[in-house]
Amino acid sequence: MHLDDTDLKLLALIQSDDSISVDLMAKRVGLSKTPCWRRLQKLEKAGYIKRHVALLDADKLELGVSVFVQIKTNRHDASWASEFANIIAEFPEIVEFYRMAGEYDYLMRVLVKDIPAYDHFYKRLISATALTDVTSNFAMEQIKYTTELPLPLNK
Amino acid sequence: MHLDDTDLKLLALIQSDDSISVDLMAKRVGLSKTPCWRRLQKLEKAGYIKRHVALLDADKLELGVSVFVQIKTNRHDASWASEFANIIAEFPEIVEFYRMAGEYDYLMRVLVKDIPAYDHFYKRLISATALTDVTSNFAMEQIKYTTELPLPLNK
DNA sequence: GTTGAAAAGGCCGAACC
DNA sequence: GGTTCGGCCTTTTCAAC
Repeated sequence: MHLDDTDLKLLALIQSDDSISVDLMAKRVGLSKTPCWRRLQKLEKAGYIKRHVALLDADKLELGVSVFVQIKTNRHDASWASEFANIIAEFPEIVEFYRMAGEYDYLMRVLVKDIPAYDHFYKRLISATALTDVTSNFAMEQIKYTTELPLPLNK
Repeated sequence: MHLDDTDLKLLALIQSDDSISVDLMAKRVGLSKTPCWRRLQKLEKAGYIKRHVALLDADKLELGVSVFVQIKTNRHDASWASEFANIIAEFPEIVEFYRMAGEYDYLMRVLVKDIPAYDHFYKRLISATALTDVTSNFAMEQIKYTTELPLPLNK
């Protein structure tokens, strides 16, 4: 499926603000209501739009501490990897999880209230998985965070 | 402001799926329509809900490669830090940016299409900032990614 | 907290150019 | 791609309990 410039504009718009009406979106991208709505349906069905969510204020909810955890392992078989992925899915504190190239095998971002909360998480994690090499790096400040993908627009 | 259990349930609900009607949300959290709507307004105004967005499919849009960039600097004054933050805000490829404790001063996640695209980004970044020590770590696979905060619910 | 209802506006699709 | 026109659903507010 091919996306034209208007499709990309629409995607850029809704990934930035999904609370406006179809009518307003239409005006912003230079369409009228019906064709705009048809494009949104098409993009939704084609899977370009994964979900509609509300983003909450982590600081207000006392979840302002991000910890980046680097992990090395000596297990590299597929069955262990999928079992590991299942365990990670069960921890809501793990908000991101990547298989890495380079020195460390995995990298995760863990969201917690404070250092004691991280310690509590850490103990539960290592007892659930038996990992060899785990290095924790604390973020002091989140300076930027966005869910907006860098779409090829402003060229 | 104090949040009760119903507030937390509502927040958990809308950060997972913001496309359902107020009526349905009300049923899910055990309220009727009107008080549910009032709570949502209250949470919005109090700033617990930051924004409503659509999450797009990064793979489909050819932005499937995450690169974690660790940065060291010898500048530690406030004016340089704020100038640096402004530059980072201008790069849409930088989707996350943290000031870190430990060996490296900053960590960023950069979203690009492929390695050449990262190289292009990298050149623009260092020409815009003049950084001393920059280490790039490539993610081979994104195993988990969620915008949902780990709210204290399922206790 | 509840129900019920009414006004306003958005959604959705058909039918047309 | 554009318009217009409905019926329907949701949102939002209000009264009454």
